[in-house]
Amino acid sequence: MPELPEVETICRGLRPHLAGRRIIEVQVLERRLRHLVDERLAERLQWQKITAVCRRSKYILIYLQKGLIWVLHLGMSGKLIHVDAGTPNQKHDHIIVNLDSGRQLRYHDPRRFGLSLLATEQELETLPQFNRLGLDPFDGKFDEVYLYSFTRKSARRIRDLLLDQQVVAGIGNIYANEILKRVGVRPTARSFRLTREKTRQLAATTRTVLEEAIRWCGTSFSDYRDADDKFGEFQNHLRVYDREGEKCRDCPGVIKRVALGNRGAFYCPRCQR
DNA sequence: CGGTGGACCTGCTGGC
DNA sequence: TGCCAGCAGGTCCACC
Repeated sequence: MPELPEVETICRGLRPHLAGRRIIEVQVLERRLRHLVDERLAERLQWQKITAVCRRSKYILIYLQKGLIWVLHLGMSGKLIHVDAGTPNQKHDHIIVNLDSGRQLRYHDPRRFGLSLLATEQELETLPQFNRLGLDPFDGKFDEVYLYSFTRKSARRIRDLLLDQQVVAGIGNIYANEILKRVGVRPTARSFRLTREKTRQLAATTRTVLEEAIRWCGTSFSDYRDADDKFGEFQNHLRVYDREGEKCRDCPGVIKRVALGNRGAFYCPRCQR
């Protein structure tokens, strides 16, 4: 579900509610996520004060005192919402955090592909989830030179290269397709065939599309909601994703869908060559 | 090593 | 109406 723009939106939404708050009590209702949740999570979080909320790739980092970080990933179907304590529990609410504000943070994930773990600041970059992550697209070092160093030497399809978190951290299937539409390249194109100029456009467009999606508070295709459980709006601005059979917004073409490694790739055959 | 395909889950949709 | 196949925003691992 949540790719970089959705995770960024959630972090921005949570930050004012969480920063400076103290955790009073934690209930873990379901430990079976992607990995088993630390059985001591509740006690380790209790009485901790939250100092900051940050995003790294598609991970949400909740900074606590004494250099401790609560790392969360929302998988495909996860939500992290801030609600009134009286809000009725929903099916698949797995972790409930009571705050000293009298409100709650709830981790909800029907498919349980998400992840929760605790790490220290020193450990963070050495974790398997982080130690091989590529650059964030908003990192100043993410540019044509960086991207070309990957594209020019890979035979993979460019859609798959963009999904590789070791290359760019934060892109998922929706935005990979949308970015390629904007640069006029088919998702099936072999990476090494991109010219240096196309690669330059790809790097620049990656940032443009993600920025735009953040401005629209992400894409609510089905499950995604922001920190206040509200919909994003970028689904109204998608040019190819989930638009099979519909007319291209930029030319008379009709959007096609092909299966690429068990996941849909969408493109306009007329304006993507 | 690089690249592909399946597994992990639940829930929804569309076809019959 | 009901059933079942197929598909869904991510990641990881086995295998070629």
